[in-house]
Amino acid sequence: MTAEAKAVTPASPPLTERQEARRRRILHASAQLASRGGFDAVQMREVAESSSVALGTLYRYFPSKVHLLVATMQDQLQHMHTTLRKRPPAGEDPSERVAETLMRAFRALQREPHLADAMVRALTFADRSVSPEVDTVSRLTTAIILDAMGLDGPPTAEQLSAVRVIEHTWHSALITWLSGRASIAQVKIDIETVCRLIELTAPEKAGSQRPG
Amino acid sequence: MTAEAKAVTPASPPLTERQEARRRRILHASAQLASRGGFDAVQMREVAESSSVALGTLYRYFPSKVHLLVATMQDQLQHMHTTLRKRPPAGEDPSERVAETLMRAFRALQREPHLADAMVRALTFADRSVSPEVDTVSRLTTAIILDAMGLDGPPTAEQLSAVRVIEHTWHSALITWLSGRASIAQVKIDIETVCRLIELTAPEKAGSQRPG
DNA sequence: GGATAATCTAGAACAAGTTTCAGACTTGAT
DNA sequence: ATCAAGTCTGAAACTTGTTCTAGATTATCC
Repeated sequence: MTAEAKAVTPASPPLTERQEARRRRILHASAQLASRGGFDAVQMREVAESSSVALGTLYRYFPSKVHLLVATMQDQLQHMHTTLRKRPPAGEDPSERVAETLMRAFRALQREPHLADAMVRALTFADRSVSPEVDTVSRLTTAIILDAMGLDGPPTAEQLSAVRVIEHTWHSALITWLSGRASIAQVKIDIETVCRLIELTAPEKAGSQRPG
Repeated sequence: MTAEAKAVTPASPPLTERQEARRRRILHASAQLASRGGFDAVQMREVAESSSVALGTLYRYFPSKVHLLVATMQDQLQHMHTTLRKRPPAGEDPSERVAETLMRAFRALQREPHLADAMVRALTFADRSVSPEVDTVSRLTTAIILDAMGLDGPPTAEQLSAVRVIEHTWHSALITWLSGRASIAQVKIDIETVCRLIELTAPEKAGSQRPG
C-alpha cells in the first residue's frame, strides 16, 4: 500500500459523502447483477432500483451502461491488484512470474464468470466515448503485469511492447474462454506462450535477478 | 488447400436462387451501412429496407445484428484471403511474412475504418449463440496466417499456439486502434513484436517435424 | 435563516433490437 | 393444375438503453 490508488476518478468536482455512497451502491448493484447473469442481466432500470437511485441519477453518474461496467471493472481490478500484491508470484524469471500472476487472476475470474463476462464484453465493446475509462483499466492491467515482472529499474520500450502484447492476449483469450470457444487449458497455454516474449526482451547480460 | 471456400454456411437446407440473392443483398446492405457509420449505423430496419426484404425475413436469415455483422466479416475476410494470396509476402522468414501480411490487411481495413469497426466490435461482443460463426472467422484468420508463414508441412502444436496468440493480438490491437487509444505505428510495433514468437517456435534443427 | 443553484426523483417518452402474427406468395409433390 | 408446406411481407407490439421534464430535496453562500 503505497501512495497511489487515487485518480481512479478524475474527481473534477469532489463528491460529497452521500454522493460517494450512491456511487458505491451503484457499483455494488452493478457487480451483483453482473454476477448473476452477465452483461445482459445488468439492466439500467434494475441497477437504479437495486441501488435506490433514480434512473436519471444513474445516468448522471455513469453516462452509459458501458461506462458503468467499465467502472465496475476498474473497481474489481483495484481489489485484485492489492490482493495479488499480498502474495507476489514465486517464479524464477519474469516471464514465469507474469504467467503465474495472470493465471491467478484468471482463476479469480473463473469464480464469477458472469461478472467477468459483463466486464470484458463492456471493455471491448466500448467506443471512443469511453476511451479515458478504458485507458485507466489498461493502465491498471499494465501495472499488475509490471509488478509481476519485478523489474529493478524502469521498463525498456521493448518490454513495454511485450507487456502490451500480453495484455492483448489476455483480453482476447479471456473472451474466447467466456464465449466457450476455448478451454481453460488452452487459455493457460496461450498465456504461457505469450509470456515467453518477455524472455526475448530481457537484457542480454547475465545479471541481477532480484526476487523480493 | 484448393477445395475449400464452402461450408461458410452449413447449408442445412440449400438455398434457392432467389434466397441466395436475398442473402447477398442483405450482406451488401450491411457492409454499405457499416462503411458509412460503423456499428451503430447498421440498423436492422434500414438493412431490411436497403435490401428490399421484410424485417422478419432479415431475422430469419440472420438471427441477430451480431450474427449479421459476423457473417459480413466472414464475407470480407474471404475476399481478403483471396486478394492476399495473389501477391504472397516477400519476407525472408515466416515471422516477417506474417507481420507483412497482417499489416497489409490492416491497411486494407484502414480504408474502411467504419466497416472495420462494425465487424470487429460485433466479433468481440458476440456471445455463445454466435460461437459457430465466430469460430468460422477464427479459422479463416488462422488460415491466412498459416498461409503467410508458408510452412512446408503441417504446423506443430507450438506453432499453432503462436498463431493463436498472434490472432489475439491482432484482434485486440485492432480494437485499441479503432477506439482511438493506439496509433497506427503502435499497432505495427505490437504486430511485429508478437510475430517474433514465431521465431521461438521454429524447429531448432533442419529436419522433418512430422510424427508418422 | 433564506435565497439560489445544483442535484435528485418519478415517470413519461423515444430509439433501436427483437418478436409475433395474419395474410399473400413460392415451391414441391402429386 | 392443385394442394400442402414452407416462406415472405407489412405492421404492430414488446424490451431495454437512453433522454427529457417538472417538481421535490439538498447544498452553498450571504
